[in-house]
Amino acid sequence: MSRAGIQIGKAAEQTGLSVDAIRFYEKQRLLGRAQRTEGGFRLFSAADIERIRFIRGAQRLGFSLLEIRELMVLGRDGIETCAHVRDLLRSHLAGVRGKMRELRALEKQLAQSLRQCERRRKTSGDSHAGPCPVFEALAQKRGTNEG
Amino acid sequence: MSRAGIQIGKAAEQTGLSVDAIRFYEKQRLLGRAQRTEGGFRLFSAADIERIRFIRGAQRLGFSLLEIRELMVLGRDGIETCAHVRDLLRSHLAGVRGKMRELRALEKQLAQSLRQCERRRKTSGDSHAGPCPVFEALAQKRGTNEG
DNA sequence: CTTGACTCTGGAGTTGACTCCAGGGTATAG
DNA sequence: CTATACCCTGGAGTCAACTCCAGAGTCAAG
Repeated sequence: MSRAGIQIGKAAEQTGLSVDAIRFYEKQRLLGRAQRTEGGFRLFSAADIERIRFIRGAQRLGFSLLEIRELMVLGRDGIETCAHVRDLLRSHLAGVRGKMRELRALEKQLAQSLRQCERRRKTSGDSHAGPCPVFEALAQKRGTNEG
Repeated sequence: MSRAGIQIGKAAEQTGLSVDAIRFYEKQRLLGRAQRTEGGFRLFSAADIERIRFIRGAQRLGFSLLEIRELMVLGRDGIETCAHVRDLLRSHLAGVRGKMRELRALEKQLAQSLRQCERRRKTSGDSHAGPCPVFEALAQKRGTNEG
């Protein structure tokens, strides 16, 4: 029964997930009921492992499990897939770009703050004459903020 | 009683949060108990609104409410502030940079996938000969994946 | 056949940042 | 004084993506 597949523990090891997470994916129908031994132990094939990695990959790409399931259903049907996937991709890409812009701005701010912090430390020993300059800056900063 | 401050509804309007969210911030001691009317209605000053916006801002900058509260406490005390803030900044900056790297990689992938999608559409009309290429690519893609 | 490591299921608990609700009070225009 | 819109509190519920658990069964080795 060795070549028929690996048990969930090994699968977890090979994918970097927890055993519970894999079971959870199955429960959420991201994986479909795995093959079983007579005793009811799950057996994962190489393809299953691939699928798990795919899920993991899509996840790091910022897709929610819901979206991923949608993707998989789409992929299986292969019918209107492209149009739908394209939409998903587009909106996702837009989201990612927005986030990157924000992060870039943030990075600038943080880096600048850090420089301030360090300059301040050098010029005044480490005892300082007022509130942290970083804090002040943050307090001013409000900018392009909308809900 | 008009110039003494605005009620929570207006405050919510002006900051883009919900009424409940503002009350929640107070409960979490991000805001400190607001002034009240005799009847117990909260009254927010311009400074309070600023503070709320500050919280919102810091949040979009990726700070958790916990961290934000920490920041505020630090800012108020102004004593060991700098050293502590510096640490916060450093680790935050590192985190931000990591996130940006991931997002850049992600953006590349998404953009490429989208191009594929569109090329495919042009060459084959919109009826296609197989599963979505994007889907295929995702399925291959596993790369630098570790938990 | 026993032992020990592993697995099963169903369900409860976790975390962060809220949202929603009931039951009741307040502010104010008419 | 009444109607209406708004606000109060405390606490329960929500969502995503898991984790943790008890009680029970399975598998491979010895």
